[in-house]
Amino acid sequence: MTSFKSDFLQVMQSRGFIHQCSDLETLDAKLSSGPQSAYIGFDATAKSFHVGNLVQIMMLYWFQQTGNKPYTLMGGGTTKVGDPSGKDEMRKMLTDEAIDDNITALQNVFAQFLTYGSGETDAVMVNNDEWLKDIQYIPFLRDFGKHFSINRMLTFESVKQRLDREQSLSFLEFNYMILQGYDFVELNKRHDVILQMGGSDQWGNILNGVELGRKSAQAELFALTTPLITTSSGAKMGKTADGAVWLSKDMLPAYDYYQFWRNCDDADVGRFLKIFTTLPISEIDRLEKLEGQEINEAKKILAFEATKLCHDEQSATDAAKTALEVFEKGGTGDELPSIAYDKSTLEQGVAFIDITCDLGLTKSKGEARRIIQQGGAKVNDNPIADPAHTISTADFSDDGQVKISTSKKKHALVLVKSA
RNA sequence: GGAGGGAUGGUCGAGUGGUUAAUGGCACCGGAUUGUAAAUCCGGCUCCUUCGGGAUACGCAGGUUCAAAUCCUGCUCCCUCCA
Repeated sequence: MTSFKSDFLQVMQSRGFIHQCSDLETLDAKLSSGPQSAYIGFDATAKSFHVGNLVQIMMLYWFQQTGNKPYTLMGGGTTKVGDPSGKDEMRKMLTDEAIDDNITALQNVFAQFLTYGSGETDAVMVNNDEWLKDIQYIPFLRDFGKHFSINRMLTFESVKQRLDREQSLSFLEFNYMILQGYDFVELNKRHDVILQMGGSDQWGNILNGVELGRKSAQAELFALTTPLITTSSGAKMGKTADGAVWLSKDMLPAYDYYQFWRNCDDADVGRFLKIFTTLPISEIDRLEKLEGQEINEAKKILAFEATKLCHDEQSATDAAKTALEVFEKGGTGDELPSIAYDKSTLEQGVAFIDITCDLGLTKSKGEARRIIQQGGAKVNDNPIADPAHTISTADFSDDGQVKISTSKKKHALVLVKSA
């Protein structure tokens, strides 16, 4: 399994996207015979994707870049059911409106990575609610239910885990895998989609679709999964101090997104460059060889490229500039989070702990006090020790701002509200 | 429907009448060290506070007691076995 004929699989292979595939050879032949369609299903449980979804999105990106047609399937219908994979407890039920809102928001995130439209290789958005909502129970059971073996379903990891842990698995959730399999068949029927991709945790679910396609429609379908991307310390990707690393600007500013990548582990740099940037492999090979202090250069490139992809070049440049100012020169930058107060308010002084809470740097005043006591708090880079410290007009520099910090990495600006 | 087991802080998991804002692990936060890395070490981890304290908290609602996460009653949810 060294080289593929199709561009897509070559890219996937060389960048480390491939974990499992149902039939690489036949798939390769198909892909090199002309444009094909593939899809990845996404949940509609949140308003934005986070970096955990990024591998999948990148896979679609490359699929499109190599001349194929990607489909993004929104699980409007299946979200109502809930995927038991990797969940300890039953998911909260979302209302239809909430799901629709989420889908609208998610489309904007996709649009950063994929080109939508009606052209030959333009991406298409579909929602499985379209065909799931009108399913007739009895005909569905008769046509598709007969192809599923409970014996086999019980051996699935997602189901087994729940049973082993003595956690309830509702019939509703148990049906998730059937519906997901049905999605694949339906997409094949409607749009000639022949490939479903996803994370390795979706392997079982995807295979169900492949099998269902064969049994119910004699269709030849393929499954391709990515490895589960974890940090070298073994943690799942996507969580930081303040929660998930969201891909949408509204949920996470570009500067913070940049910082997330900038702060990755040494050991992850090469892998991440391959998966989360579009730099040529040859360039990545070079960067990967950097060691010690020099690896920081590679991290900056990773952060810049990743930010450029997800947001835009300007945001990436700004974020990089701010990071440079703040971390290497000890100054300030435009992209730091900031908050403005009225002049009159500032003349009376505002408590440091109130400012950090307003900015969201601390969750409570108690936490802010603790940080001060432990020496993490600084005003204009001067440590403060008094929990009751206030910021007033005297602290402002000539350009009308005060830099406050709650740790070596978290900085923000206080400004005067312009009338 | 019957019998038994269970629900503790972000999570896992101790605690079975008072010194328990609740042991410990993980996660997380601040510091030291460093390279905005890892590893390590130190400190912290309910909220408010004029730093004296105050207010909430062990599934939910009542009760017993000077005193309850711990005992009693009812309810909700989960698990196991039986039907």
